[in-house]
Amino acid sequence: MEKAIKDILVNGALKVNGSLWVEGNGKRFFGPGPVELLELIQETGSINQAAKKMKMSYKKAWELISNLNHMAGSPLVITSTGGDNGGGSAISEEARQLIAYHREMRVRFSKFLEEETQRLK
Amino acid sequence: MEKAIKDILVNGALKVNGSLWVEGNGKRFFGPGPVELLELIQETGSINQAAKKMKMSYKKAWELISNLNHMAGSPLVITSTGGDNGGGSAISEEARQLIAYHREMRVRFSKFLEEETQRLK
DNA sequence: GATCGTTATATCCGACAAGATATAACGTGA
DNA sequence: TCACGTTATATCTTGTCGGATATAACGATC
Repeated sequence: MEKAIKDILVNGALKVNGSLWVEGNGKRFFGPGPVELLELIQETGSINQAAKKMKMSYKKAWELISNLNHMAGSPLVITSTGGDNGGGSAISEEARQLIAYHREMRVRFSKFLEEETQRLK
Repeated sequence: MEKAIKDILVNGALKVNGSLWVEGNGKRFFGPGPVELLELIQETGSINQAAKKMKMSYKKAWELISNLNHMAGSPLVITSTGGDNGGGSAISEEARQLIAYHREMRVRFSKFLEEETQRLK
């Protein structure tokens, strides 16, 4: 009898997993990392705090946002320096749409992965 | 009117893309790289030549295979040193099954990505 | 104008990854 | 016994990425 895929691996707990992102012109544009960061910026109102919550360096967060803003037609993160509380950041309507879309997409992806995992058994 | 996602990006050519792999105990076990390598080993009968065709160093290929063989219950690549043509490698029946499975999975995944890309528009 | 916390940016440094190189072991066939 | 092409493995170097650090600019509030 033919072996099931799951019997090929030593230890059980076999699972299909993956990653999903949006590309523009073949370059990765919007993946799980940015989504989380944007969500946290929305929540905290600050790139700094958002980065800290993700345990990401400010530098990396800033570069990421800079890329996003450059690739997108209109900025996804709107920043202001100085002022009331030293400044802060907010996300644009476009960013909210992207987040919402990505979230829905992930739900469908989870289902897909679930189904694929079932097939292994 | 609400902007379509595709209008958020500067340049068109928007696309959903992703990557898929099999995990054992949370550790990545079998992704696109290994699949291609195994296929080339099957084709060429040699780790060396397979690695060259992928423009991968022999070292990396060997480490990859070593991992695979350790994670799997039975070796996926069977090697022999010395002899007729200096030695060579072949892939096991289990490896062939994994490849076949992964290929089918990728077909379904492509379809999924296609559908998701449609939704952007 | 001093203070504050943030954005914005440059520079330096260390760790890790990846490649390059070297070499041993192997077994068949000439 | 030697040559050959491959597997197997260790070691060294190099390049890249990320983190750490430093500092300027900013503008509301006091």
